[in-house]
Amino acid sequence: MFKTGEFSRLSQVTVKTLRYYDKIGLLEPAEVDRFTSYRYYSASQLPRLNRILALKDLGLALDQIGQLLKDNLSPEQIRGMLRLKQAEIRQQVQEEQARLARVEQRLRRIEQEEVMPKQEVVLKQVPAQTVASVRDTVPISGLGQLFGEVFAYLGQHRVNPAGPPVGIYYGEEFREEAMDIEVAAPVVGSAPEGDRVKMRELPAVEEMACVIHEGGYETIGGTYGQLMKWIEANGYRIAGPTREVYLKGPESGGDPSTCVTEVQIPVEKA
Amino acid sequence: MFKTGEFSRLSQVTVKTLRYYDKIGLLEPAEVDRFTSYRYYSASQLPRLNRILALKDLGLALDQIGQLLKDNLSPEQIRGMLRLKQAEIRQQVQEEQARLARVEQRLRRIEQEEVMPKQEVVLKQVPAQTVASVRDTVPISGLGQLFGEVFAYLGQHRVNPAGPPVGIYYGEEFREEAMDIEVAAPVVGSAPEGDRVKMRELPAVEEMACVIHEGGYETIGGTYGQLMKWIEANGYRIAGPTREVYLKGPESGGDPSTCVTEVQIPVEKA
DNA sequence: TCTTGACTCTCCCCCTACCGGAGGGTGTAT
DNA sequence: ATACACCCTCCGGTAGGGGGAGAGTCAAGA
Repeated sequence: MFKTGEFSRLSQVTVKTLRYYDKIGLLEPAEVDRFTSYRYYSASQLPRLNRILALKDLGLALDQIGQLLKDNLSPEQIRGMLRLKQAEIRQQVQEEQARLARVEQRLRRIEQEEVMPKQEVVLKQVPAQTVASVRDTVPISGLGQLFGEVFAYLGQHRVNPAGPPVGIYYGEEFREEAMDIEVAAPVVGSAPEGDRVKMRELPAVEEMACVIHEGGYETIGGTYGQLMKWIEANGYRIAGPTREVYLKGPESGGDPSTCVTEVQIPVEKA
Repeated sequence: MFKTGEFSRLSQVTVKTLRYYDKIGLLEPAEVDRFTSYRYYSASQLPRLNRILALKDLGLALDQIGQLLKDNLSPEQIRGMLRLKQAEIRQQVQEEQARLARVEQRLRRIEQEEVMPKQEVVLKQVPAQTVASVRDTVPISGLGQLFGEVFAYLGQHRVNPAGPPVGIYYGEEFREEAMDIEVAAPVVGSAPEGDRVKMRELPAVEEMACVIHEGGYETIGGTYGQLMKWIEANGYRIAGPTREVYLKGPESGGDPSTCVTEVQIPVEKA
């Protein structure tokens, strides 16, 4: 019979850990003094402790180890648990490697540009949304016109917007004089169809590469460039029409430098 | 200005998380109503939030992110942090891959033997120990004799053992009639040198492959075999003399099936 | 037999990055 | 006025223990 400290030295497991394993019922001492509460372990408990350590080393959680050791389950079930764990670890390795690649990309960028980039590209999921929208092929300068149509419609039918307006660019390339644009305003309830303004469901997107652009639209080309570089560098490709979310317009102030726009591009693993 | 819920929808970050980031000072709302405590975020806070998400995605902890964003430190320092993180992730990937290999080995073993093995091999560190020991080349049956010498010496000098006795096998191969064996008893203080019994420091071992053997010594060959297979399968090689720790002898009862012995082999990465 | 010093016990708080829920106040649309 | 959606703070929980306080125990020496 060993006291906690001795058993700890023999097994190279801290006293705290032994007490914890006792508490959660994973390894109870062979004997506990009823008066002093001193724990006494026997040498024949070392195999169990070693088994616990080995399974923990495989990455199993302590309660899973408890299961494995308790109801001496069939080799079939053990295989099942291990295979599950195997898949889990494989995925984790992949994630870590992807993370590593991102860190390395980041380091290269910092070394080149000698400065932290101003905006960050993040990958998000965006849910479906009910919107009132109008779609047309107009010159880029006609964007404000489309906005006007949508908001006029909303005001007319007394429908409140449920979020900032979104622009969707369907054209493959940028042609200043003829862009296929949809302007959409998220709404909360329902409303009758208008003449040009339709109610529809903006589809959800599983993977959306997003970046915030601050300031006027003269400089938005750089933001697009950053986004495209990110997409390429991270092994994605474009999987749908680009969106712009107009988080903050110039308002009545008229200063375009306070604008905040989110540029979103649906992507998928190339 | 957006309320928490709106900002949450825009950024795809849960309200709970926003409140948490506020609490730890990582992202405080642009404005807080002093009477209602309502938080109001501005669109221009999205870049900061996105940066937080991107850095979190690189695996940085929130307080590190706070550092990075607070005292706008030099690109040099940022590079330092990232390189540190890079090394960390690399190591983690390696560990996970080693873990994966262990799980796979385990699975193969279970599939072959259709049953969980009885003992587990674990890798430990063992510290240096002061021992009283005697070393001699004797037939294996003379082991008890050496034990006797050591314990007689301890009794004579009134020194208490500080742990179970250890046997160290120096011979390269097993020769029944002439083994180079050291029998050592850990002691706590110091004692004079004996005629045959010497005080010495048993060296620490960084990596020790250990397995518990239960029962008499007739069957210890199987335990050694298991240990050797483990060493080979995990890409180690033997790096020192084997030890046996006699955790529980047959005592006076004389039943060898209650013996518990730990077999230890120092190893290193091959 | 007493004392001393090394152990041991329980209990409580701490860590990360949040999630869930209770209980209560707010904003706005009918 | 009332309903309902939102918002707030506070408390408790997660996995696997670590750190330490305060009090009790054990074994050996004087």
